[in-house]
Amino acid sequence: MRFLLAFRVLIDELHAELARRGHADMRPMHGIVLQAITRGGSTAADLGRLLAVSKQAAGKTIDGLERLGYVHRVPDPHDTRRKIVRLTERGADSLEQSARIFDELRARWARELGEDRLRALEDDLRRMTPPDLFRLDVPGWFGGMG
Amino acid sequence: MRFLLAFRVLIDELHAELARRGHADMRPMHGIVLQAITRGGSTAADLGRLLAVSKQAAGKTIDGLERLGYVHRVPDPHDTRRKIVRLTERGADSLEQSARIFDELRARWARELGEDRLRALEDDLRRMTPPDLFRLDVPGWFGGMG
DNA sequence: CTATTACGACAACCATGTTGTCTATCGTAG
DNA sequence: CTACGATAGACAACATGGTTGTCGTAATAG
Repeated sequence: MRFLLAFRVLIDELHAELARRGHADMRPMHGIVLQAITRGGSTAADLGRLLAVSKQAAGKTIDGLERLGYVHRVPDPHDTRRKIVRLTERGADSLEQSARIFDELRARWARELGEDRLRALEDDLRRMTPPDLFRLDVPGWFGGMG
Repeated sequence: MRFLLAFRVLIDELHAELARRGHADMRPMHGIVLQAITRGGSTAADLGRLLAVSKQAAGKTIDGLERLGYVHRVPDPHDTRRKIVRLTERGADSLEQSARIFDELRARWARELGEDRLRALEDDLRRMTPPDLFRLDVPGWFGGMG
């Protein structure tokens, strides 16, 4: 299964470059979570639903991201139970850098394979995969329990 | 990145079918480990080297596989320190079934995309990824520590 | 024979996921 | 307005999988 390897190679290159640009403590997971937060995962419970994990797991992940300074929690004025998760400046910067690096990596693939082949590859993958993109349970899915 | 999603879709379909054929307790990791064992991962230390994890981690994984009845350990007559890991009949069967299901899944992709496109996709991926295929540290790599 | 290397086991620890329980708060049905 | 069900988040206990470190024992190199 080359797909995992391809993913891994890309993500490794992304994070190597990200480290050079000041985000050495980012992990592959973090990027996914940060993106999910910008797409509506405003609280731990929301994030859990979005990423198909329990709210507890989402909460722990947010803890980690908060420790690293990529997000912070602010109380929701309309609902004292909720704590809204927001990207810090550092968190937003990491997403910007990631997007930029992704573009560069794609350009490299285009140079290597040709724009036509790459576009065909992307089309084929889109065709064979479901549209719902976010899933965080990779560690548990890959290894975990039944 | 669609690659992870494509991998995930395929692996999920593989394991759904595998479950129907009597291997419901297999996890994605297990298949990789079993394959690695047939490719020379005869002991915990070997396996660790092959999969780029510590021998302790490999040992724990073998423990799990042994509990599930996919492998068993036999003492090495030439080296009393070593314990050779062997696939049980059940373990070998799971690999056979997996190979068969993979062929079926590839055939489905070929019907969907056309044999030419699929072959092009495979060529392109091979071109863009390193040849070394085995890597077990996915959970730790994806989420784990820095 | 001795010194180094290597194997496997054990322990402590971190990261991630799970379920279950608890309190506080929201929202709505009555 | 009150009471009850649903929800947010915190905490605890546990399983998996990864790490490093230590240790006893066995193979091997000098």
